Amino acid sequence: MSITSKAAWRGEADCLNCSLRTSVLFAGLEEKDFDQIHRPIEEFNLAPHQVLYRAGDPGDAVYTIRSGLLKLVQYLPDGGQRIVRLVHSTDVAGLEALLGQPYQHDAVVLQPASVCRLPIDVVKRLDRDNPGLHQELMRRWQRALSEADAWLTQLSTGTARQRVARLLLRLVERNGEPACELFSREDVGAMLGITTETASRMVAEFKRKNVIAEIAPGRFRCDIKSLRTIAAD
Amino acid sequence: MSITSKAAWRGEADCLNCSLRTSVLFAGLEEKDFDQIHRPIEEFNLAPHQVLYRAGDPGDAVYTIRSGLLKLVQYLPDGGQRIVRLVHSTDVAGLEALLGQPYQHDAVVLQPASVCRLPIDVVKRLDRDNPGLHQELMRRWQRALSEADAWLTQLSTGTARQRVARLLLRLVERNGEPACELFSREDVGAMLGITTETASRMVAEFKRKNVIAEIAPGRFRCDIKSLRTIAAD
DNA sequence: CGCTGTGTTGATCTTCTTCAACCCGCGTGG
DNA sequence: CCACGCGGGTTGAAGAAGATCAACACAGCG
Repeated sequence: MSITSKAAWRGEADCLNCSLRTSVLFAGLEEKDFDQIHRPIEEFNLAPHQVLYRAGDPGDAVYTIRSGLLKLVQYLPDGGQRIVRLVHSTDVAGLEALLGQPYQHDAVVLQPASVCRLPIDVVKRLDRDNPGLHQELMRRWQRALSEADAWLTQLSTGTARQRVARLLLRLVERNGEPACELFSREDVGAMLGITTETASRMVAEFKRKNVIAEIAPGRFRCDIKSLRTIAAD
Repeated sequence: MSITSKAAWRGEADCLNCSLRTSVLFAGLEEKDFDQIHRPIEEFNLAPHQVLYRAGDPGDAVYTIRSGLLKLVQYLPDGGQRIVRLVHSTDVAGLEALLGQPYQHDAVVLQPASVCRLPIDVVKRLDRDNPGLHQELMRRWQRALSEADAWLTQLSTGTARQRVARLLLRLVERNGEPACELFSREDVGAMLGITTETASRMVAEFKRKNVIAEIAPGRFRCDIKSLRTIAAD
């Protein structure tokens, strides 16, 4: 399995006393329900570039992201790659496993992450007679779908300049502060459907025009108003 | 409600004896389960350009598509529009309603369609104690997600020529025969993230090079091998 | 008959890709 | 310790691809 390579195993998770209990997939569960979890839920730490699972791997578990950031990558007929979604805290990756499908993407870590591994038979059993979990599952599925739609309308439409601006806005708007981590230019390109060179040019241009400022390596402070203007044309 | 405008009401559906019973959302239901459907399931016929629902409308029902084709449209900050998905036979549109969300897209008919309207409280009630329906729901959600991902990797990546070729392949490959209906150039553009002019140019080019042939107005016979070559570059 | 909407085509201009060079920070091996 | 190579980012110049604006063909229809 991919994650065994260099993953730091943190031990069996204590779901009942999980610090994310209210926002995580198991939010709807009652205390008694946790008795039904016979198999241990494992928790991992993952470093950037590590692979959680690969497209085509048999789907034997879903993963809730406790912290950090992963990319879901799909490959094109011509060998190129395209990032179709980002998953971050409280998201669930690998839902397709619940339907017996192999994973549809490579899941690769972008920012140091902590994840819980939920074997599909555990989730399925709980799901069978647990409307709360059920509801949460649908919520995650729908969230993924909304993300995918937004990706298409916001990040795959318009000029390269607009796309980079919208990407930055998306990254910033879920932080409290007007700053965000930006990833490699190659990844930016793969997200927006542009070349790494154009991605680089746009970021450099924004820096020159003081729309963004690199306050630490890979970390940018953003002028949201300017970005909004650029994003809307 | 949008659909009342010109929709042809076909009457209350007889789900138990539905001709699509094995492939439709209610596939998993037992005979006894149908007793729980107190509210009538309505069936509609819709003509091209009719609107099933609009983005922002309160989501009070999901719709199973019996036949025909609809587009799901989302609007951009700058007013432009982007088609994010197609829904066709056995697909379900408006799943977000089950989570109490307003509809996220305009759902507009492309090819004459017949749909069933399933009020969300009916679906929710059946879903509560019915693993079969449950499973089917997840399946639809996942199908929508796969579609969205494919849309991104196949139809929003590469040159305009490749995108048009891939679109044609997608349309053809779910038919038995190597022919398909193509929609207006404007819609093609909105699907692929290109202008109507480029869409027109590509289609015209394919016709000139005998990659496709218009065997009836709007209907094309396709040389799949050639399309595959073009799609892969 | 003229009008309108859709498709097509042409000419021009902008944008993006492509290929290339170069910089810089970093680690490695001589 | 230093030379070297390597990867990531940046920049330049050239060309290709697509957008834009404009014109026109054509069918359907009042």
